[in-house]
Amino acid sequence: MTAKAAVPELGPLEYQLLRILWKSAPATAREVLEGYNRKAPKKLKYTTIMTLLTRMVEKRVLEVDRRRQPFQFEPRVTREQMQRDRVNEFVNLFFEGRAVDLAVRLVEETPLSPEAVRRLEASLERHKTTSGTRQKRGAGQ
Amino acid sequence: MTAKAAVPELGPLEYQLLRILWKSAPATAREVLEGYNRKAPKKLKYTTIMTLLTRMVEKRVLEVDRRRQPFQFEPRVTREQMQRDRVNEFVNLFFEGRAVDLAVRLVEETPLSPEAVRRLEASLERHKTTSGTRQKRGAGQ
DNA sequence: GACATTCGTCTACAAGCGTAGTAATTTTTC
DNA sequence: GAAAAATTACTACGCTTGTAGACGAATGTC
Repeated sequence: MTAKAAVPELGPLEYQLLRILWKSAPATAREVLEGYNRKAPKKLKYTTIMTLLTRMVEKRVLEVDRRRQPFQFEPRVTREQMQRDRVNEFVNLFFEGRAVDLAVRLVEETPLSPEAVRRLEASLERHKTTSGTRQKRGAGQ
Repeated sequence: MTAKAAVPELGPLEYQLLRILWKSAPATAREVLEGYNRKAPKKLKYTTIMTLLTRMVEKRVLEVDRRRQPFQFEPRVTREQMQRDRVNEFVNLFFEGRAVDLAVRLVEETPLSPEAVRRLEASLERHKTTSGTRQKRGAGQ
């Protein structure tokens, strides 16, 4: 079990593009560009996106199908993998590795709808009945 | 209410140094260096730290007292401000702004001690009885 | 007070990222 | 099939970050 090659860190813009790709399965550079420009205030040029996408392919975070014209790009990492890795880093960097501290802060500092509160409670319930079986290594604070 | 000049984004190493400074109030470059090298695998040189600290002063994230020899460095932002800003960005970037999603994930994917679970539950309780009074702007999802 | 050590400033440089222009290639459209 | 449009490849450049050397200024030590 060797934590299969953690997802590399990317630049903010690269994450944006990944987001777009997670949403629209395989997409062309043009589609990604449009997806991006539709929302973002700062419009980018086609070639900018191409450059980014190409680099991301080199980093093996995307996959490209060159047989098809225009090329189709597609993520090679799932949103979940990415989230897992980033959340870990984040908790380590800003909360000394104490995930609860972050969780508490989320509850206290962000506007949670009642619905959201219920979801979290349910999740906590589930955790309590399941835990003990799945403790990982590392100081569970 | 103009969100008082959000804390700028820093590089990973810069965050590390901030962490050290949050812990040991005003400290000299040497102290920061030692604090860093004591833990980190990759040892750094004195001048590297000085460069970083100086840049952080320029970014106004640190303050330096030059009257005292060796100079004393000190954060100008609190851990809490920093965390707030970073958590927001993070939630936006990886969870489409849905803080609950991150919270749920924390509960489900990290090893929480029973103590931690209690803390979270307490926090949720507090939230439920307090909420309504303190809703912030922004889509409370 | 001469020598050693520590500190601070300045300069440098490679890698990564955002940004895009230009040139070459491919596809589309008359 | 020639001209126009879209796509892809290659190159470049400025900024930031991590990394540190050189060198002069301040301080500490006999």
